Amino acid sequence: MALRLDPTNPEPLFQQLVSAVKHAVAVGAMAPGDRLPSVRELARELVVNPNTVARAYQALETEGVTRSRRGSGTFIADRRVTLRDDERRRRFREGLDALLSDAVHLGLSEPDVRGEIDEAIGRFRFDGPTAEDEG
Amino acid sequence: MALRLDPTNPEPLFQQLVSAVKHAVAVGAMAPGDRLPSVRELARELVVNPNTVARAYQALETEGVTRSRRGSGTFIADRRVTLRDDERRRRFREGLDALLSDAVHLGLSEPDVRGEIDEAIGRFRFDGPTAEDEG
Amino acid sequence: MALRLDPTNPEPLFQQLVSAVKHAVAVGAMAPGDRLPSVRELARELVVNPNTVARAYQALETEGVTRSRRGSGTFIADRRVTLRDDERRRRFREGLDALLSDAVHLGLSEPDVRGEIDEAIGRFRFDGPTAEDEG
Amino acid sequence: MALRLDPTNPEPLFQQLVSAVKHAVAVGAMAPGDRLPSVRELARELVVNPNTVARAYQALETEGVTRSRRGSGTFIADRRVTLRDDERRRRFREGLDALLSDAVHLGLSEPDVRGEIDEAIGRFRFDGPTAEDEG
DNA sequence: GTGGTCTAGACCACA
DNA sequence: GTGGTCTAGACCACG
Repeated sequence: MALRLDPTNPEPLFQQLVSAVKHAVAVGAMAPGDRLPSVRELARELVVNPNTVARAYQALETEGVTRSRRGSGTFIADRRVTLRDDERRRRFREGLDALLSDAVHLGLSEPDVRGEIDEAIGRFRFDGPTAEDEG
Repeated sequence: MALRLDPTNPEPLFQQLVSAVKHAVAVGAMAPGDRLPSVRELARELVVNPNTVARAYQALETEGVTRSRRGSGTFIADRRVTLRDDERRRRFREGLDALLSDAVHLGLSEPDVRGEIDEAIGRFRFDGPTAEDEG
Repeated sequence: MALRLDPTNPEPLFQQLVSAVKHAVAVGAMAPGDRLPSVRELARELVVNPNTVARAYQALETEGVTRSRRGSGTFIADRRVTLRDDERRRRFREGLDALLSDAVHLGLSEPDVRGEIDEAIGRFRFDGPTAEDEG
Repeated sequence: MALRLDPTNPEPLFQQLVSAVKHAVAVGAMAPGDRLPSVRELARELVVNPNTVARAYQALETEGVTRSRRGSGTFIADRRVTLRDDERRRRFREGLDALLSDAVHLGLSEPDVRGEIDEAIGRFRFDGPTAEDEG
């Protein structure tokens, strides 16, 4: 699990960190209960200000991805579905539309796109058919 | 083709405009040769600062989505593939990865995701089977 | 609409601000579309660091209470229900249990408590019977 | 009476313990004179640092919920009203206001809220109609 | 040791 | 002008 940042990327550093952690969880590289590096430790490693890491960790906690405990550290949280189904789908569709629009403008063909999706989707750890119950 | 902006959306207005135009092109609502409203006209219509529209038009031209002809206005450009195939795929994969990561964290199931994709993909006008390569 | 902070209160300043704004909205003192003071302006007024105000505004935005727009300010957002019904009730019950436990330890009687609740509840602007549709 | 802590809960462990004991007393699961486990014993049982339990016990004693007798342990104290009536009501109202504000923002309706309150209030052991005043 | 809050002050992006 | 990001460094609360 090596988290990395790209300072040339216009995306804010803390956002990059948030995405990196979420990605790690989504592909199973990190699992509930795993401990993230401490704020100071990761800040040193990534050569950024501790506040930047702290902010990322806080955003992750707000999103429900992690749980922080004063005195002991930051941990990957159990997954919980808190949003309404319509809201979850709305958010996904928004991103999907943007992605497909970009794909067209990149000049990809539909088979290209379908191929890439099929190839990528297997790397992610989705829930069962429809998580209507809570864990 | 009515372009609409949502001022409550945190996405910058000029970027919303860029996305809206690209989306319109991607779904076939606008086609190469179509003329965009003038900056002033569109600014009035959308109730935004003309600078905002101008900035969006500039970004669209930089991306190769539109072409402006001095004196006659801004038009949707013919589609041209400017990036190398590996770069195009790399960019698409980046967005795709982020989308799928989000989907997992939203608690969507793989069938949910596949269903949404299948439903959405038909609305977009992709190129033929394999976009012709170029230097 | 006068937002005030109590520096002797152990509750973090930015949290106090968040609560104050939410309260103002909940009792109808502020309504969707209303503009909050700018970060710098409010910071000056409350004699705190602008970052503290910014953090509160950001938390409010994350909660969906406000919408910030770079260049124009921070506004009360339209209300939207994004959480699942079970999650909303779960969160409310948690706070309710703590409140009633405190009430017992404060030595209040059940009629006292019921009286206070009846008196207070009228000041808040609740939604209709069950907001299952979105605005 | 099994006290339980949730280490993933952002609320400090010692405070969770305080709340748990107060809750137990408030719903009648523990009564004046009941003996609490020893610090070491409870620490072992809850798998937390003895300091954490000791701190919680100290806070409970400060609040007047428990009384420790040297050598014999910690016991639930007789209930005593120590605050003036206006102060007790002030504190309750503060929490009540916050709760109702949250309820509005959660999108609960007034009937929802009243229903939850009626359902919950019966579980608590309030004092008689009017707690006797004192100096 | 851990995370959380706050201040001070710089610089950038948007309208 | 607006909000957003980042750095630097202090101090507090928890375990």
